[in-house]
Amino acid sequence: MPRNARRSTPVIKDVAKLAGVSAATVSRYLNGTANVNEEKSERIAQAIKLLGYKPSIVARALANREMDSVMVFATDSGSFSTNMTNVGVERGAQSKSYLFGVTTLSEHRLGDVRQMVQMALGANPAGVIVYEYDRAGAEALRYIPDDMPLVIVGGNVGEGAYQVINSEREGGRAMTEYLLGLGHRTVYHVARSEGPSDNTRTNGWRDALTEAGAPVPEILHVSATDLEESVEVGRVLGRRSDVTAVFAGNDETAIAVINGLREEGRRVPEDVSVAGFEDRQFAPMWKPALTSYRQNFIEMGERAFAMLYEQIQARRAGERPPQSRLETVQGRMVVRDSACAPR
Amino acid sequence: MPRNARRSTPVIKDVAKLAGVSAATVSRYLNGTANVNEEKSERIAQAIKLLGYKPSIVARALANREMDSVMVFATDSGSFSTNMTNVGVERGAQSKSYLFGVTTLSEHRLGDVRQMVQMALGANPAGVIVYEYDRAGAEALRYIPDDMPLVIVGGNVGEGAYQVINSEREGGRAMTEYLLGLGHRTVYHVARSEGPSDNTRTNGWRDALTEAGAPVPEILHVSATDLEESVEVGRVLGRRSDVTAVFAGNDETAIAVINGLREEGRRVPEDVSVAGFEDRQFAPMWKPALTSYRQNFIEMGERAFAMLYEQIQARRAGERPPQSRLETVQGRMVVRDSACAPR
DNA sequence: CTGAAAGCGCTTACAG
DNA sequence: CTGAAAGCGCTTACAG
Repeated sequence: MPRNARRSTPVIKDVAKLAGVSAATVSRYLNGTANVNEEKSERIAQAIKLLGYKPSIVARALANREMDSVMVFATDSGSFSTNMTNVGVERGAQSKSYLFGVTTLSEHRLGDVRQMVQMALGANPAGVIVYEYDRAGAEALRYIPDDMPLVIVGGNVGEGAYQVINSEREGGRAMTEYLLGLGHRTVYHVARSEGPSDNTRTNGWRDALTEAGAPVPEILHVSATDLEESVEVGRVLGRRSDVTAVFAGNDETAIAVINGLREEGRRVPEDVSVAGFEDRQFAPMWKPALTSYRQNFIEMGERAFAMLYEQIQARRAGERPPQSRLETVQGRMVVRDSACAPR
Repeated sequence: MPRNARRSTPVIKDVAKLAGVSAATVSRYLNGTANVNEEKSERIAQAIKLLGYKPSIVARALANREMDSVMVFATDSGSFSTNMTNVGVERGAQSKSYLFGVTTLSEHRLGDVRQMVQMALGANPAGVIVYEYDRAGAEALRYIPDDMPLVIVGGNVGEGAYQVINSEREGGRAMTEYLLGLGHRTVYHVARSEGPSDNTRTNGWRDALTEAGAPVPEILHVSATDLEESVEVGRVLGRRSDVTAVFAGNDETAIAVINGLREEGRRVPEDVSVAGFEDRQFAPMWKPALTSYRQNFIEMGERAFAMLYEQIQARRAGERPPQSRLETVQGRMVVRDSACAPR
């Protein structure tokens, strides 16, 4: 149990005294807000090293009315997409020595959102990132001051001045076009619940169908947590000889649907093609290896932070905010064996 | 783009003025550090509501030398266990209106650990939780002051005064005993890299074998990111007629091993039983449905926060710290179809 | 029970 | 270029 670190951390005054200058000068040295005499600079540097001084980010935050930190507002904390996006944001934050915090909103307690946002804002983050994958994200936006650097991840195009979205819709479309291109008459869709945004796999699926002039079947809705529902949907689909291709909301759903299909004696992909989404680690291991679509959530997070950081810097420098913009992080088709031309 | 929230958030002085009392009294009212006159209390309550006042947690942190926040130090930010544990900690933090931050350490840059810890500590968290699943966690411990409330998640028993560990080792042992109980002569083990702690699946596996007097085969090591390695190990194992049971380091590895085994013409479970670990969502969907072991990481996180919170409260109340202790969060066997008695 | 004052550790006009 | 002073928004002895 090696717990060394001595208490009574040194403060700026200690450094100043040791270096023989004022605290103000140390502060200027630290922040580069004014040139300080070279010789003094060196003495300060020495003192800092000797004392192991680290500025208190809290005191700095109080003086600046702003903390070197980024707060993300997310929902659905256990999900793959949220976690991976967090990894990206944190990576960015770390590269700039920013603290990283996350506060998880609940879709079920929309009434609490205001309070949670205000609490989080009480920590004076330099900026916030909200994942607008659902209703709670949209609600959070209402309580964020206009002048607070903000970037929205997900959501509808044009929802915010600074936004990074993934290619959900494009992915859904690409997958459906791929299936159609294989020769299927139409593509069935098993959907997990999606947010209120338009940028969804489901919309992409519908786009592709509509454009191709293919019939648009009723959507089959399933729960994200109970895969048995997906298995059941697979059985239902399996009893209908007209279904030859299905696009599942994600990889887990895809394998569950395949299981249901097989229970009804349908072969995959010979009788019916099934595609997933997300390209999870197990996808290539499945038999048949799952055709899927891979998103890059980590990159989304990194881009979101970079975009936020630009705003923060501009703001601190008293410059006008950067050009508002929207970045789209591309995903890509991963073609494997679970889909083929109809026999 | 509904961004309402007005700027110039009210401060304690505003509330005081409106209520006709001093700021000190408002502070006392807020913190319950002294009884305040009932009538004044009501006026203060009114003023707070009217103004929508929220205390600045930064100012409070500076005055108290402590922020209502918890910082977790983790490694391996993308992993299932880390994410789920975070979910639990955050849940606990939220229930106490604590801010939740995480700083991810890198196993590859052990030299940076000190700096990262100090930076995070600069935010004056009320307490920290470190996930000691590896070397970086152990390193972080060195820079945490003795008097800082701390709980360790994972690690070796006795590593910290306050600790919550999971039943990794017990799980490994339970799984191996189960396999042995089925009648297998011994159990092969395919291991992903594990931390320096003793509380590992691999050790549990060895325990069970040793106790049963069964031979202890060489461990097969595989990468966590490249499942192809596991497939290859499956092939190797498949060529050896003496292997009838294998315990894989986790579910992904298990399915990959099964694939390799099948390539060599071995049937699962008829010819060789294979068990996974972690019980991921896809486990029951696999054919055969995977026998696995389920850990409750969320609960670990919740317990860790609760344990930390107790320390924080005691400390603030000037009481002696709570009895040091170790909590173990139990996991459980999930028996399905991928293992059976040898034929 | 309550107010005036000092202090938490920084930053930043204001002078010089 | 640099120091003394005031201020960021709270909390908490110290008096009363």
